[in-house]
Amino acid sequence: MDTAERLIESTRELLWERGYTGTSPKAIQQHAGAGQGSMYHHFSGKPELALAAMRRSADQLTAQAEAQMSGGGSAVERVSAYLLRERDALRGCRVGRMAMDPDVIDSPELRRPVQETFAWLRGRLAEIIAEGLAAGEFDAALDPRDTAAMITAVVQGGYVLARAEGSQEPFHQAVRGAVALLAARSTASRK
Amino acid sequence: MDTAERLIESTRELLWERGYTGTSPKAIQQHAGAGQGSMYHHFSGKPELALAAMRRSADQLTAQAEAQMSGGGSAVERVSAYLLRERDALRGCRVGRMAMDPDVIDSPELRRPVQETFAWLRGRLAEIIAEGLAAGEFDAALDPRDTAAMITAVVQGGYVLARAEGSQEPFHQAVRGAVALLAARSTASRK
DNA sequence: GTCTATATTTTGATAGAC
DNA sequence: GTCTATCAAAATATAGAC
Repeated sequence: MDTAERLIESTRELLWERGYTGTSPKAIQQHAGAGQGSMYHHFSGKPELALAAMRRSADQLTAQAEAQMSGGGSAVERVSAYLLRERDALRGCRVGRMAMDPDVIDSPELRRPVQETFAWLRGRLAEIIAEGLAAGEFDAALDPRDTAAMITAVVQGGYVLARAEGSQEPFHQAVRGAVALLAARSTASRK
Repeated sequence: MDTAERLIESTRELLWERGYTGTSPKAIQQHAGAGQGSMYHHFSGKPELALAAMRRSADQLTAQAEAQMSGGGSAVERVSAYLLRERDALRGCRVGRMAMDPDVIDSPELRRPVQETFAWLRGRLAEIIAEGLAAGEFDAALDPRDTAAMITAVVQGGYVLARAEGSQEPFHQAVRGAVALLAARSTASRK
């Protein structure tokens, strides 16, 4: 792994753990085993490096979610596969974490990958739910976009609860709660 | 409003906007119109001041939520009253925001008000849902604690979506999605 | 209680040698 | 490409006068 690569990966880890404001160039350099000069040779500064790191994390999240949601099965099964996938709830979401950082949100450039990630995620989930609806899998009153936003929010909010409690349990409860409500609304559950 | 009071209120605002790491003693002093000596006379330092601010925000959140959830009506109505209350989704939650800050989460003292707030919130919602269940308002398979965690998570996650998008809309979608799923499971919806 | 002075460390970078 | 100065500003206090 070359230096630029190590800098990006180190930034990804530190942004995840400490956020944008809490991550200093010095900390990145030490984590990457690179000197000052080296970092400023490859990147113009902290914002550019953070942007590269965030873009990569956004791509990773998107690819992973797509893989989980495109496994076969009914709409409920595919949404549940996304919701129930194993996660380290105490670490939270690499991308979602950035949304709470004002330095990120106030910069159009830095916010873009975050915005795009969640816009895509909500859209993709809405698609799947719409497919389930078209297949008669859900009762027709279910709104695909509202439901998709709810699912995305449960995961992000679950991380907040887990970190507040210092335990993964509230995350799992939240996700189970969502899956149960969704499953109850699917045709399969009506005998 | 005396100096100590202004310092606490200023800290509450800055913690909300910038988080713990992003809030400096100097910024607090300027916002409060107080000098260094004054701040360090009333508080031992940033952690103690932040603790006072966070405790107050936690109490405020709890009191507000209790007021919303104890208005009359069915369980679904009371939960919906909490979910649908007006909020500035782009600003997020004063308490939940702290959960993403490692300096807060890694300190048992600073984490406590955050932990207690969400433990109470989940517990209170679970109670209401259990009451609705006992009244035959929901179908019996609904788990009160899972559902309560889901509701709490939707609100916190809704803030993430709103900030990512730069718009309140995803927050409202998420909340509507949750309310719709809950209402659909209530006895009232079955004709 | 409040103010000013001082101090240490960190932040986020630039300059220039190798 | 990488390294070692160097730097101005901010973060987080402490000391002591008033």
